[in-house]
Amino acid sequence: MTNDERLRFVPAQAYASVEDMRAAEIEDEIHALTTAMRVIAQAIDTRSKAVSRVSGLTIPQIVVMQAVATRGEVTTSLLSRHCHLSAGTVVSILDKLEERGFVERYRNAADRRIVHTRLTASGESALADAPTLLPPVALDGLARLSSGERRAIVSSFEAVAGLLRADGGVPG
Amino acid sequence: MTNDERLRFVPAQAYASVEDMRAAEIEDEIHALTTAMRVIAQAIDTRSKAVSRVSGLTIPQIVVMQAVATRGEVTTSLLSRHCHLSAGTVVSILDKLEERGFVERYRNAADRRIVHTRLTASGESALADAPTLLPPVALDGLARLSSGERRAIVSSFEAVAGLLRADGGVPG
DNA sequence: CTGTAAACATTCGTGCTCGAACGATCTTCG
DNA sequence: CGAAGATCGTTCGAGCACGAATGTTTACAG
Repeated sequence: MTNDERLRFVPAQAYASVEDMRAAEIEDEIHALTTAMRVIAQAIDTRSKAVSRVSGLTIPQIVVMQAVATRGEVTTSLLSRHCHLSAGTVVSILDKLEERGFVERYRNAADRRIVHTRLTASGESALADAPTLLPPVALDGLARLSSGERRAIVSSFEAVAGLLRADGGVPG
Repeated sequence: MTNDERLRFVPAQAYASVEDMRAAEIEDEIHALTTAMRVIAQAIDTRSKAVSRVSGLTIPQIVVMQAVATRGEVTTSLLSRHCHLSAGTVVSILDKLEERGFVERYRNAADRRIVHTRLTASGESALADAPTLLPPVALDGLARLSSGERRAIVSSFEAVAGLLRADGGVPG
């Protein structure tokens, strides 16, 4: 369903130069990369809905709770950096979690701008019962790969993340 | 800001068996992978806002318009499969594009359930003026890599996409 | 024919996500 | 002390995204 536009089959002589050929190849790879990104993003959304149906928690909610659990009493801005979400997004997720009694928020006595968040007992048990972020099928598949393949995947994702993180939001 | 939890430094003797050590290593890799996914997802959202500020089109809107452009007169369901978006999402994007006069929709005469979409003239020019989906910094960085590194990245993303696509939505 | 099933697009409800704008609080400097 | 500026969290508006439910249309069975 998606690989029909890769069947262009253009002979090398059609390119004016080796540079053009290389540019076209890179363009194809960029297209394949962005397509794969879309598939992954869609799969994560689907997984989030499935997780929510059985556990009552969405993936972003679990991510935030995990960060709260490992860091103890965190500020909102630290949570924002650690989860790679904007401050506004974190607040809206914390609102829902607090409403259900999974976390508590309270202001710092010394600096009353700062808000700390900690897990409640019911939050801890809900987090302990939460399913994995990636679907089991994918975890199995990853575990079945060779160590080298897994490392290549991880470093590829980190490389792309590094390239994208290095963007100031200036378009072209 | 993100690599502080990788400094655990547990000696090999702490593991009960080689299997445990391997499992812990895989777990670390899974964590690194999901973190990178979050960074990428966040960067894509940021890029979408930046693109929208200068072009008036968001990334999903551009993706849909590109699919319409390359496929000619597409049905909604074909668009949904080609862009890896649910049908409902495609409809909401098409609503906005039609409202601005970038696309036209009309029902098939033979089968009146089917709705076709085609680009208008202003849609074509808007699409031609649209910036790249990935930020220029990232495109430069990718182009600067060796051919082998780029291929490794593309195949890594496609491998993960394949693993995630193979999920029926059943949680664990 | 007629009623049932399937396919297609749409609407609806909920949640995530961002940036911009805002108010509250603290710090710094005159 | 008091004003200017920085920092922190929150609120707001717009858009994306999913699945479920809905309505319309076609296909098929009897």
